[in-house]
This record gives sequence, C-alpha cells and structure tokens, in this order.
Amino acid sequence: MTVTLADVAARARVSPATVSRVLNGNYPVAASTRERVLKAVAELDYVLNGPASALAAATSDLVGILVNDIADPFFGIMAGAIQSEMGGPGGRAGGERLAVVCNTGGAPERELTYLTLLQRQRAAAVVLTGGALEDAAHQAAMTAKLGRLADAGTRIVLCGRPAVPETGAIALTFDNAGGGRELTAHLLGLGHRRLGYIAGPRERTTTGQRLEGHRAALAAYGVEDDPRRTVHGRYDRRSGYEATLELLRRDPALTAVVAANDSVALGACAALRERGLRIPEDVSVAGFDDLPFSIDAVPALTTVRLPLAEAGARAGRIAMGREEPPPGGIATVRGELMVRASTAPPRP
Amino acid sequence: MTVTLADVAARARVSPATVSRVLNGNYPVAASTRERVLKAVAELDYVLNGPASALAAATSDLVGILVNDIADPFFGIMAGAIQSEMGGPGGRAGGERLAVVCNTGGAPERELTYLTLLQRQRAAAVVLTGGALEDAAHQAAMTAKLGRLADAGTRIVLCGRPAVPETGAIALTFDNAGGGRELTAHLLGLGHRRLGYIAGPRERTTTGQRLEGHRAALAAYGVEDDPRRTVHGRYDRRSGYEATLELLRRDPALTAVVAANDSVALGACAALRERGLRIPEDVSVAGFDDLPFSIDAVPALTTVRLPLAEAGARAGRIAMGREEPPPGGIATVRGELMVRASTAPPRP
DNA sequence: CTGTTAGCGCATTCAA
DNA sequence: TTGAATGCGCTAACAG
Repeated sequence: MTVTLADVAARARVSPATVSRVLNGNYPVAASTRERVLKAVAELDYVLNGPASALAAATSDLVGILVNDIADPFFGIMAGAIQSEMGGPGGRAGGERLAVVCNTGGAPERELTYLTLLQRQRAAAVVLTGGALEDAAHQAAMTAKLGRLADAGTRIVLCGRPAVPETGAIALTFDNAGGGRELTAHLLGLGHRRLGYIAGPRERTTTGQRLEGHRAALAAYGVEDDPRRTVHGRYDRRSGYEATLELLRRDPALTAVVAANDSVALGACAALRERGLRIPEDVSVAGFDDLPFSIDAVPALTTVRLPLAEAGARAGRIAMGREEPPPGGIATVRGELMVRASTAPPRP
Repeated sequence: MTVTLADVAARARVSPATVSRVLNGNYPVAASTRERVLKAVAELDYVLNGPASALAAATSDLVGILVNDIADPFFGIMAGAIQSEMGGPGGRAGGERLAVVCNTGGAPERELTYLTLLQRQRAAAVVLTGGALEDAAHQAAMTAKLGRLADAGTRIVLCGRPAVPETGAIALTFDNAGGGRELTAHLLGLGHRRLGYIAGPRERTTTGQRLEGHRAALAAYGVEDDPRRTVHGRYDRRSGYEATLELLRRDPALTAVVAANDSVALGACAALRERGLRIPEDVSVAGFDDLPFSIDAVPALTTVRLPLAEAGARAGRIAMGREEPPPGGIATVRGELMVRASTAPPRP
C-alpha cells in the first residue's frame, strides 16, 4: 500500500540501510549511490515514516510549544518567533523539525496533559511560554513532569516564565516587576497620586510580579497602597472595562489607571470614555507588553515593551541546541518603558 | 531504562495485550483487571510510547492545524477553537489528541513542508485555515499533496479557505465576496462615491474575493471602478497606514476607505488622523473580520464579522469525525455587517 | 474476557 | 562504503 524504505531500496538497488543513511545524512555514502537513492525517493514519492523512525531512533523531531492563549498575540508573537528558529540544522531527517503549538487555555490539567502527550511522542524539546500558575500542588506536579521529560532527554526551555528549580530547565524570564515599577514610577513622577490598578488573575505568576513592581514604586514615592485601588480580573479587554467601572465607583476622582496588559488597558479606555472622561486630560492610562495594536490606540498607549519576538527566537535557538544557554540556566529579559500619549500630568 | 508496556504487564501480572487494551479503552476488559493495570501504570509512572503505538496501529493521535500567521488573532481565534474540540471521544489512547498548530508564515514551501512533516507523522487529520495562494503551480502541488494525505487516511478540512476539488477535502469557506459587497454597498448607500480600497496581497485568494465583492457593489450602484482607487498591501496595520497615504496622494478628496481587514483599517485610521482628517466626519473607514480590538478602535470600526470561533469549532469536530461533513463536502460561512461609528454619510 | 504470536518501518549494530 | 541481521515498543489478529 504505502511506499516504504524497502521499496526505495529495491528501486535504487541498494540495501535499506543505505537508504536510511542517505536520508539521515549523518553517515558517509558514495555520491553516486546517494543520487540513485534520492532519485528513487522522488520517483516513488516516498515519505519517511515518522513513528517508525522515532521508535527505532528513540527520539523524534517534534518540538512542543505551550501557550496559555493562542488567540492572544502576546503568545502568538512568541510562538511564531520560536517556530521560526526551528528550521535549519539540528534536526534529524533533513533538518526539519515539526514545531507544534499547544494551547492550554491556562488550564492546569491541560498543561499537564499536553506535556504527557509530548512525552509520549518523545519530543526533542518543549518550550513553555508565559506566566505559570501560582498553585503549589500544580507547580509540584509540573516540576515532577518536567523532571521526567528532562530525564527522557527532552530539552526544556521556559520563555517569559519563572524558572523551575531542579529540573534543568533553561529559563528566559521577563522582568515584570521591574517593568511594573518603572511604569508606575512614570505616573507618580507626573504627579499622579490616585492610581487605580487592574491586576490580572490572582493565580498567575505574571500578575503578582507586575503588581509587586507597582507597589514597589508606590512605596518608593511614599504613596499609600490602598487595597481598594486594586481590582483583579482576566487578561482581556472586557475585564479592563468592568474593572475600570468598579475602580471609578470606588473613587470617582481617580487620575490614572494602570492595567495588567494592553488589552485590559483598551477596555479601560473604553469604560473611561463611556463615562465622559478624556484620556489623558482627565485620566491617564497605561498598559503592559506593547502589542502591535497599542500604538494605534487613541491616544497611543503608554506601556512597557517586552521583546517577545527576540526572546522567543532565543528560546527557539536554545531549544534547538543552536545557542548556548545563559550562565546558570537563567536569564532575565528586561522590558522598556514606552511613554506615549495616554499618560500626562493630572489636572491641578 | 524507561518503563515499557511489558513492565506494566509484569507488575500487574497480565499480558502486554491486556495492558494495551486497558490503555486504549476500546476493548472489553474486566473491571478488576483494569484496576490492577491502572494501578501498575500509576506506580510505574508509565507513559505510552507514541511512536511505537502509532507504528503498530498505523495511525497517530496527531492533528495538524496550518495557519498563515500565528501572531494574527484572525488565525489564533480559529486555531484555538479547532483545538478546543480535540478533546473528548474519537481519539485513541484516552481520547486525547495532540492538536498542533503549524505556522507557515504564508510561505508556499513551508506549507508543503509542514504537510510532509504531518504526513510523515501519519497525522489523523489536518485543518488548513485562511486564504490560499493563487499561484497555479503551488496549487497543483498542494492538490497532489492533499490527495496523497487523504489516500493515507488523513482527514482534510479547510476552514476559511477555498475548496480544493478532487481531494476529498471538506471545505468551510468564508463568503468573502458577499461580505465585501455588503460593506461597500453600505458606504455607497450612505452616499459615498469616492472610495479608496486597500486590498491584501495579490497572491492570496481572500484578497481577490473581497475585492470582487467590492467591485460588485460599485457596479450595482453604477459607480465607476477607477483602478487608481485600489492599492495592494499586506494584511497588517503598517500596510494600511502606507496605503492610505498613497490613496490620499492620488485623491485628496477621498470620502471613504475600505480596508482588507481590521488591522489594515487601524493603520488607515492612524494615517488619516495624522493628516488631520476626522473619522468619520471627513473620511469613513471600514474593516473586515471584526477581531476583538475592532470595537475598541476610536471610533469603533464598521466591519464584517466572520464567525471565526464557530467555524473553527465546526472544522475541529469534522476533523475529529464527530460531526457530519456538509452535503457535497462544502459549506459557505457568511459574514455579518457590523455598522459602527467609523462610517457615516460624506460631507455635503 | 485474556494470552500468544506476529509484525508495523526504520536505525543501528556488526561484518564484509 | 555497503549489506545483513536485530530489535525498538506496541497493536491486532487469532486462539482459547
């Protein structure tokens, strides 16, 4: 039925072993023989059987990329960058690796399920992106699972995600706290004292880190951190919309809103506008991440740019074994404050 | 070294075959036996070897999802919806399928490479999303490749992509032409006669279809289709920005801009604003797709909503064999005109 | 309901 | 540089 390596061998009048060697290219083969084999491959339209190959070699060409939300460009940009590094040398069977993106939807059990599925496929590497879950039980399960994957020879890289000790995983972590601090310091420097903060979901590490930076800045300026000025939500615009209404209810004289990310900031803008408040004349708004649409917001959004594409590309190269991991296995990626039109001094 | 099925069998004191049956669940096994096996699996921390399993069964749990640009929510939303349907019954080995997203970046050779990789993995199904390439040679190559995949038992589903005859592929196509027609008709109905059109890349089918709808509307209203009023670009905001400047250069008295999609429309808005033109008082702007950020544009964007999530979910179910394909293997998914604040009658 | 027996298609020894 | 032989870990008949 389907063409096998043996068929190719017969046609090229060599042994199956020789065909295998030609295809994998990691063994000396006479040029004339190679040509004959390649010709037979083309004529027969032969495609290597991945499972059989992986079984015999005890490794595969699969590389998994785990993302929390594939519909969010934050993850899409990173995933695209990671995937773009997957070609080139490093893989078996022609150097092409199958980089696959797995959407966990932020659900802990799906995260573990995908890791099991990738372990089952004997993935060559796994890249986990974005914030992790704070839950201790889940973190323990993840640590165990990652440890087993690593033991089985799968390379583990974390991109924009906190390091997981004792697993040998390489971590490129984002300096969320530093970015958050700078952002809030920028607003405080403009003279704002009544800042609302829209945090992400409590259970994500990213949320805590950004909030921590915000609080550090408040402390540095000697501004009291009123817990009523912080609202938790999800990382989407709807959440920003609702949270902003709630913040305004608690303090109608708010002069600035700091959002967990850019989508949330957009929702905040919508809510403020609906309440007849101008941005930034009445209320300043700041986001985080600097996704492509942020510059098109009206007014353009002040935010913290994270080098998502660069970090993703680096993670991809490390996963492919084409770049040395950072010393100690951990590198911190800093964000950059982008001051644009959505923030200004408060009204006197 | 690694735990195998035989180890589990030994520990549970049953035959390997029985373990396999328990794990795959598609065969009657006594409850007590099943329990014993499951216990052994847990104790040994056993994970099925995917390649071996796929080799023996001649099919795998892999489902491929091809997207043109993973950083674009247009694709992210569809991919997420497709993937969300992958759990549940239908798969082997516990019903979980590994749905993997492959980012082609719109490059023809990467599209074919990924299909080969998926063919190599003996993927159970492949879903191709978004516009195809107009290039005849590439289409022929794709048809051949898809035909071979189908022959090998891989189910092929096209989502938001034109049907490919003679491959047995199921197609859920978007009515881009109809949406484009409605959109332009809406502007013409408001009284606009000097419309600029920012088309996508020439080589994508989506581009041609939307443009066709635009022209049909012009014809229906007896408005001349001046080719100088159409500019081609990419599907991103930058392209919309540049194209708009070009359109204004060609006709400074333009009263409306129709964009290939929402991102392009955002870029158009930025350019218009920079030129001191108000939206919609001076110039109306319309987009396409209705991505989540479109409603947050200022003013909110008039656009054509495509039911991306619904179509993706349906494609996913069909790929899983959990929903009947549409009669004839082809279904057309219509868009819905969303009239918002970015369009208004032209100034007298 | 369960055990036995063969391969699935390939990579990799070991010889030649 | 090439061929022959072996086994990777599992599933699917076929018996019992």
